Amino acid sequence: MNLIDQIIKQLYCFERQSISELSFLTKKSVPKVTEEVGKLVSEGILLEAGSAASTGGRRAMQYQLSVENLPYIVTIAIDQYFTTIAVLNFRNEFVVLPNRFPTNINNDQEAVISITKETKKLLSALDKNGNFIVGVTMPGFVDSESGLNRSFPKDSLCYSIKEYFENALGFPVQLANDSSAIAIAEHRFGDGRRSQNVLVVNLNWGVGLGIIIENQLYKGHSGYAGEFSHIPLANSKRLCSCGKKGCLEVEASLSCALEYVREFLEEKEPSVLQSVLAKNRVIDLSDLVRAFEAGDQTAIKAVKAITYMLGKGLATLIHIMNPEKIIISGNGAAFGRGLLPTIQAALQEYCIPRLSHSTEVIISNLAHIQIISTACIAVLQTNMYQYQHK
Amino acid sequence: MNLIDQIIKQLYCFERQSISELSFLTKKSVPKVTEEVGKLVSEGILLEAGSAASTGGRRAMQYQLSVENLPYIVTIAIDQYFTTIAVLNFRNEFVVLPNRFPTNINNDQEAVISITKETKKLLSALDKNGNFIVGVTMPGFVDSESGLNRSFPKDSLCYSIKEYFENALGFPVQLANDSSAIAIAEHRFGDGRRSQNVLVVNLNWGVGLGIIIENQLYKGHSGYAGEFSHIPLANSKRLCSCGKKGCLEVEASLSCALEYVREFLEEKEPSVLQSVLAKNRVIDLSDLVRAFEAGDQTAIKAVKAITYMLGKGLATLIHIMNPEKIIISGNGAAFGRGLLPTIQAALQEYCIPRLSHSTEVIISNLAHIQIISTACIAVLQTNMYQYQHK
DNA sequence: GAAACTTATTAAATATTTTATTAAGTTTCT
DNA sequence: AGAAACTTAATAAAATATTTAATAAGTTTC
Repeated sequence: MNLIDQIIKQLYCFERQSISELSFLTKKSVPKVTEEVGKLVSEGILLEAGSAASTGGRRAMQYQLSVENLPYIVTIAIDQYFTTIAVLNFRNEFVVLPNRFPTNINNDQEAVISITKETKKLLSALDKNGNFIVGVTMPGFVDSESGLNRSFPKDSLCYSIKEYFENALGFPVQLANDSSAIAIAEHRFGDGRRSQNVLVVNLNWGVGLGIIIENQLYKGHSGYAGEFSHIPLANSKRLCSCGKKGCLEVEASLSCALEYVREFLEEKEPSVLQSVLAKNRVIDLSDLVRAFEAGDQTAIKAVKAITYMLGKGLATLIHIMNPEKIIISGNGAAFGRGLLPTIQAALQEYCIPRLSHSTEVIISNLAHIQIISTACIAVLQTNMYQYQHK
Repeated sequence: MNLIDQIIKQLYCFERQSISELSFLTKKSVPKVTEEVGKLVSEGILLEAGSAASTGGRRAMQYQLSVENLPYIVTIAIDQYFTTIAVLNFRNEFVVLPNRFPTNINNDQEAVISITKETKKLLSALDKNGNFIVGVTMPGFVDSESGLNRSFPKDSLCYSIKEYFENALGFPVQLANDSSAIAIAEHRFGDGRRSQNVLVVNLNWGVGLGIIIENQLYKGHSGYAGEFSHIPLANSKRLCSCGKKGCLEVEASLSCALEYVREFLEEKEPSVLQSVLAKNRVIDLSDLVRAFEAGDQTAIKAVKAITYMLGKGLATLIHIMNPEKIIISGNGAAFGRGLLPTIQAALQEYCIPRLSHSTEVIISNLAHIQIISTACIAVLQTNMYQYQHK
C-alpha cells in the first residue's frame, strides 16, 4: 500500500486533515507527505479546505477529497432475507437513496440475478462515464482477497460472486463478510473511532462478530475469525442450523427474538403486536422495535431473552479478548440503549468485575450501517493509487 | 526498539543467523544490518559461526551470540504452590540447575521472603561481576511495564514485586504473567515457532491462556486478555474461587483432576494410586502422570474428565480466534499426546468442522517450559542496546 | 502592542533503502 | 573432469526518505 493510496483512504475516513495529521496517520515524514499531497492537489484529487482551528501557533492548511474527480461508490448490502442497494460519493453522501428489496440468499441463483437486474437498472439511470467502484457485503465464510464466498457450493453463483458481479456489471467489485465490514465501519465512522481494540457485534438474523486489533480487522488463520454465532452457550435443546445444540445463534439472534414473539402471541399474551399480527399475518423487525420502544411487555420479554444470552456470550469475549469497547451494531442496534441493562446484568453474573469494568459496551448509533460499511470496504479494499492519473 | 537490540534478541531466539536472514527478520536492509553486525562483532558480543549450509550460491557467514560477554539470566518461576529458580546463559544452557521448592503464593510475604533468600544464596555462590538479569513469572493480573501484580493488595510485597526484587537483589528485574511468558516461549522455541497466530494454553493449577497474534503477545485493552480460566462453561454447581459457578478453571484444571482422583480413591476405586496414597498420604501431579502413562483406569478417568471440558473451552476459542495452532503447555503437558483423543472428541462435538479442521492442537514438548519462558521474557523485555558498550 | 510562545512550512543534513556490481560457490552440460 | 551457466552473498554507488534545524505565521501574555 503506497502513500498516495493511504492519504486518500485517510481522507475518506477523516474528511479534512492537515499535513501533520496525515503524517501521523500514515507514519511518514512531513516532507514526504507534503510532496505527495502537492501532487494530488495539482491533479485535482485533493482540495485545500481552509486552515484548521487554532492550536496556539501557525494554523495548518487542511485538505479534503474532491468528490468530483473520484468514482461513485455502488453498495450492495445482502443479508439473509433482504438486499439494499445505494450509491454514495467519497464523502459518504447519498447519490442514490437506499433501495431495499427482499432476496432470499438460500435461493442463491434467483437472489443474485434479481440483485444484478436492480443494480443495472440503477446504474443506467446514472451517468458517471463508467467511473464506479462496487462494494458487496454478505453473510458467510467470505474471503475478500479471492472474492469467494465459501459458504456456497462451488457451482453456485454466490461462490465466485465477485467475479460474477464484475462480469455482469463491468466495474471492479470488492467483497467482504457483512460483520467484518460493519466492524471496520464502526471503527472508522462510529463509536469505535478512537479505539485500537474494538469488538463489533452484528446483531442480525444471526450474530456476527468483527474483531479490530491494533486498528486492523483480525481475520485469523484462514479468515474465519469471529464465528461468534456458534460458540457453545446454553444447555438448551434448540437445534442450530449448524447441527449443534446450544449455539449462541439460536438463543441470541433477532430471528430468535421474532420466534419468541410468535410463541408468546400464540399463547395469547396481551400485546399491541396481536393487532399487527392480525393485520399483516406476520411480525417483522420494525414492528418489534416499535413495540419495544413503546414499552410493550411481550416485546420487552422477547428482546430481554435474547439480550441476556448475548450478554452471556459477551462475557466470554471479554474474558478472552479484554477489549476496550464492544459495539452492538447491525439491525439489532435499532432497539437502542434499552438493550444495555440486560446486557450489564448478564455481564455482572458471568464476568470477573475487573474485566467487565474495563470494557465499555455501546449500542451503535450509525444510521444505514450496512450501506456505510459496504461503501467503506469498497473504498478501503480498492487500490486508490490508480486514481492519481485520472 | 533499535536495531542492535533486535539483532541480539533474534540471535537469542534463533541461535545462528546470516546477515540476510537477520535483514528479513528485522525488516531492515542488508547494508544496515551488515554495519550493525560489524559493530557487534568488533565489540565481542557476536561471533562468526562458520558459513551456512549451501543454498545453491555463495555461502553466507553465520553469526551467534558470544555468551561470555553477555549477562547470566536468573529465572524465578513462581506458581500457586512452588517456585523454581535456575540460572541460564544466552544460549539457554543451564549455568545453575533448577531448584524447585514449595512456596504458597497465598502466603505472599512469606513466599517472597523465602524466594529472595534462596536466590541470594544462589547468586553469592556464583560470580559474574554482577552481570545478571533477572526474570520473574507468576500467576495473576500482572502488568509487565509497571512491574505490578494487581491480583495482590497494594501493601503486599507481591504487588510491586519487580521493585521489591530489584531492591533485594540489586539487579534489573523483568516481570511477566506465567501464561503470557509460556506463550512467548512456545512461539519462539516450541512448536509455535513457524506460526504467526498461536494460542498457548497453560494447563496448570489454573488454566491460563497466552494469545500470539502477528508474532506478538496480545495483551488487550488493560493487559488482561486471555482470562480463559473464568469463562462460563458448564451448568455445574462447583464454585470457583472467583465466586461464580461453572468456570472453566473448576472443570478443566490440574487441581480439578487431582480432586477427581481424590474422590475416586475415596470411593475405593481400584487403582495403582491407592498404594501411593497409603504411602504418601497425598497424590501429587507426578504420581498422576505416571499412573496415566501406565494406563491406570482411575487416572485416565480423571484426566479425561478435565480434558473434555478443556476441549469444550477450546471450541469457543477456535470459533472466535480461528488460530493456526493451539499448544497445550504448562505442567499439564506432561500427560503428553494421550490428551489429544479426548480434546478432539470435544472439538468434534462443539466445533463447526470447517473451523476445527483449520486449527492444529498440539501438546508441548518443551522441557523446563516455565524456566525457559522466564528466561525468555527476561531477555526480550530487557533493552539489549546497553550491552553494546560492555 | 511588543515579547514570548506555539505550530506549520521549508531547507539542509543525515540516515536508510534500492539498485547495480562484484565475489564466491553450485550445478549442468559437454 | 572442467568450463559455462546459474545462484546467492557481500559490497559499492545511487536514489530515496527521515531527522534536524531554520524560518514563517499565528496566539497568548504581560
